[in-house]
Amino acid sequence: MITLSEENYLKCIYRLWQDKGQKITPTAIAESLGNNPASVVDMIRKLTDKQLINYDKKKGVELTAQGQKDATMIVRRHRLWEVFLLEKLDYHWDEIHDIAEELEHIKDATLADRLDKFLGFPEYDPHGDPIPKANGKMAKRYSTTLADVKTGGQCRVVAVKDTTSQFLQYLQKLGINIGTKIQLIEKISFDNSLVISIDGAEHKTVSQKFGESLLIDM
Amino acid sequence: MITLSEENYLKCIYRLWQDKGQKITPTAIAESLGNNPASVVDMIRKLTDKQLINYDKKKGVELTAQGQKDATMIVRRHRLWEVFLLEKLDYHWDEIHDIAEELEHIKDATLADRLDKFLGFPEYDPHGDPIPKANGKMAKRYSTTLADVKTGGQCRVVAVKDTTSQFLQYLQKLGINIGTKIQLIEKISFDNSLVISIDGAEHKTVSQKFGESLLIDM
DNA sequence: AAATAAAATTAGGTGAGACTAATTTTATTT
DNA sequence: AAATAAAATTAGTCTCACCTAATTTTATTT
Ligand SMILES: [Mn+2]
Ligand SMILES: [Mn+2]
Ligand SMILES: [Mn+2]
Ligand SMILES: [Mn+2]
Repeated sequence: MITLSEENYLKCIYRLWQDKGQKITPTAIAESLGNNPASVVDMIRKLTDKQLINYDKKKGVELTAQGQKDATMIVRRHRLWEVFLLEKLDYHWDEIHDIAEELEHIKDATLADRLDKFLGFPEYDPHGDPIPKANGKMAKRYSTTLADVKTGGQCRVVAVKDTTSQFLQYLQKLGINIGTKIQLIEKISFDNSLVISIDGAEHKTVSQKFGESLLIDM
Repeated sequence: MITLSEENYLKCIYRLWQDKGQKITPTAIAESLGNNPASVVDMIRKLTDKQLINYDKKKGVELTAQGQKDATMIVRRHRLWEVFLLEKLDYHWDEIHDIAEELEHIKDATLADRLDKFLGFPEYDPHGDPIPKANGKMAKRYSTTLADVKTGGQCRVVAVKDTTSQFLQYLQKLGINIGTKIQLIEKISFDNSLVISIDGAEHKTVSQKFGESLLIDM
């Protein structure tokens, strides 16, 4: 049996692996989960014993085939519940992440599949992240961010990389949603701030961090 | 903050209090939860410190006003999720209890109310138990069992007192559901077995325990 | 009332999952 | 290469929620 904490660690490792192709270190995991590195070392031992990860000082932490499978199914449950909360219970997109963080741990052989069917087999969650199918396959995951767009370039928001309510509420205030069209007017070389036009409206300036948190399609 | 275990204890005490009007002892709680009496004594101390119960060797365990309120809200969540699982995800009534046992612990200020609305404000759960409203009020709770019916008496099943899949599957096999009409043909005085006719069909014999697990309306 | 049985409680212990503080290893500067 | 900084690890502690075994209290028989 896999515990709730183990699941959260697995999911965290999975996310770090998808995000950056970099080496996954104990410190990175600790930061991401808000835990102490010493606790992470304990858990690395546990997950290694359970053959869900491999750890090598050179290569860092890597998911085993089983670990990847498990992580994918946790992500599947998380994203399906997010769709449920938004579409059926009328939550806003900045409220659903934390609740899904708990719902994802409910284990029942057929629950995810039934929920999937009930929701009409959605491809993406409300933040634009692809929902893994029962077989682990999933739709395309975008990786280009607004910060990668060249000056003058036009793009369309396809997903958010940051799901904190601070970021999502800021997006709401700016009128940005999945599907919104953005044009990059200018990149300020001093601090990489971005001057953008949202849906053709007047120019607004956002930070580099902001740009790196929005996934787009050109 | 109230933990998952504390919630399970509270709900257990609430159920024992509703079921039998008897004194609630550590042993009774231990049996009901499948825990050791020593563990129950630990938890009694914790819940007493949190002012959710009172314990007196004479009177046994009693819920405080706050404890009652909390327990009622856990029950509300449990029963609402059961309705969701049955009606929206097409589970059978013998599969939903254990999943709801986990879902009930997910805490979010508005989740239960949204779910309630989404489900159309159901009065009863799939086992015939009344669902507490947001204000704690709930529809009538039946207390007469099939074992209380007099020979020749006619009644209608309104709820099940036992939600184990063993019992529910047995009911399924007998063709008994909420709403089914049952006539008590004879009570065997030797062991209180009951000879019944289900929806006017041929006579069948069931045990006393069975009779005490079915709540009916005359 | 004394003996016996049952229930409640205490004492001490375990494993999970976190922590802090100290130490060791590895990487980066100077 | 030595010094310094950062990262990883170890050692020891804590809380939660359970356990077993022993003891004390309460109830039931004889
Ligand atoms: Mn989680
Ligand atoms: Mn999401
Ligand atoms: Mn529960
Ligand atoms: Mn029920």
